[in-house]
Amino acid sequence: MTPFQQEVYKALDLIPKGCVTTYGAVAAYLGTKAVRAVGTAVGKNPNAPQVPCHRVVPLTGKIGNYSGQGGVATKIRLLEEEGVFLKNGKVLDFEKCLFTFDHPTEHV
DNA sequence: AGCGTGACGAACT
DNA sequence: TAGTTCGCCACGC
Repeated sequence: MTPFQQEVYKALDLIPKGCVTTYGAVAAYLGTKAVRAVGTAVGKNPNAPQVPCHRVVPLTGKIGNYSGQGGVATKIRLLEEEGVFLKNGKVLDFEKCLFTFDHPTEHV
């Protein structure tokens, strides 16, 4: 477990239920430009319900990937349970459910 | 210290 | 429009 991963998991924990975020948003939140690093950190181990990693999707609005049980299918299932439905492998109203870590003090 | 890999992203052809 | 390539940062070897 690396500090970087802890930051990532903590960020995912900020995602409100019924919403989704993107790897890029998490990367920006952590202050990094490498979404790869975020994706790597998330895909490393926290596939467990320990972290709402299923609320994280690529900027394309697609489901992306999931290392948990059932893979992407389970990821979709979890999102539907929260109210985030999928269509053709993509999120419905993706930008509306999108959570971009709207900091209360982003530029003060 | 360097190389390869990875739950992505953007640009190019 | 779809497929492919490079880049990006962190981690393991």
